[in-house]
Amino acid sequence: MRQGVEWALHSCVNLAWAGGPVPASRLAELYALPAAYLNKQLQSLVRAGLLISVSGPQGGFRLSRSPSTISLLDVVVALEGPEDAFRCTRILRNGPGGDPDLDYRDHCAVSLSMRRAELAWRHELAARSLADIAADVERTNPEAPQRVRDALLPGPS
Amino acid sequence: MRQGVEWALHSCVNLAWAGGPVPASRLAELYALPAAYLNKQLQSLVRAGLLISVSGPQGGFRLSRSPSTISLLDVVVALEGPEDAFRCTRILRNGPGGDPDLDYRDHCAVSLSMRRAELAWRHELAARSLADIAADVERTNPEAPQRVRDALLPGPS
DNA sequence: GTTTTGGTACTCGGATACGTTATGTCCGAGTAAGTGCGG
DNA sequence: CCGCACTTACTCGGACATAACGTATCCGAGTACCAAAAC
Repeated sequence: MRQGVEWALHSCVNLAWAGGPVPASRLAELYALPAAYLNKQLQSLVRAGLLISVSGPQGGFRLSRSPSTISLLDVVVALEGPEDAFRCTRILRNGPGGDPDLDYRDHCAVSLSMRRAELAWRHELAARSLADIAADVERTNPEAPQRVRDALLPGPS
Repeated sequence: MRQGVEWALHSCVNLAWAGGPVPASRLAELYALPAAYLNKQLQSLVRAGLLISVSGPQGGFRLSRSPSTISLLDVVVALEGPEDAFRCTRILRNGPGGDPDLDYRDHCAVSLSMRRAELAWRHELAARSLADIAADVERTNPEAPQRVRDALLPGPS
């Protein structure tokens, strides 16, 4: 899994606390990340419809909808793509008794088992929203949201 | 996920049917795979203790124990490594209020949620053995085992 | 004082290099079987 | 006829190239704000 997923997840939680638009450069300096690269990742989230980008001064990125309606799976899929990690290349077609016209992604026992496992994975991620994460953090560290907001303001830099 | 995982899984199922040792070259030509590269993958399975390799004529690879005691997870871990796909790099340490001495893999809400999802994935894979896969195939395609055995024999080539 | 107009600084967005990992290939070490010779 | 030693062919095992992808960076397009000038 790509490194950018971790950055994007944390940035999305921070955006949920921020409210208004925040430039990528400010999100990046929160964790000492390469700003230009984080920007690239957030662009993918914009293309997926999770974020809204606004140019110019006072611009940046903001969530496109309520944090409770954005799941971890949404973020992961936006960056990693919709296809499964395990890709069935239908090698059984070349084997003995292989049917060239059969889609082995739906018939190969190996492929089906791997898909079932990934489905369980996606189910867990889909059941957890950005708001859930934020709530967890607020429970164990109530001052975190305010600290993040302070750090994201145009501040003294 | 690596391509070799698919090859290794199918090869292991075929080894379960074969019984005796089968050289990598013969397993490879079953699906028109690059023999040397498949050999490389099987070596990882040997290092993980899933296969036993025997050199010389009539040699090859064979399962080290009963197919019912080898799970899909065993094969995947042998090739992909034991670490999670999502790796928490503890970026919160650099953030505001970050504790340099805290292991954020066990405290960061994002990391915990991702781990929970991967745990569900591993649970599914651990619950499915090579014998289960073989049984599924035999149910839908009873002649497959014999066909594989015939193809794996020293044959006419 | 109000409106307009030009400039300026800031932000995203995509195009461009770099390093690492996955992929693929090759040759040498080791081994068991087969063969020929000697007893 | 039986046993032994040599040769041979076959297999794994790791070291070596190649290609693809993830990572990182930079510069241009667009936009809102601000200031200055004109009315």
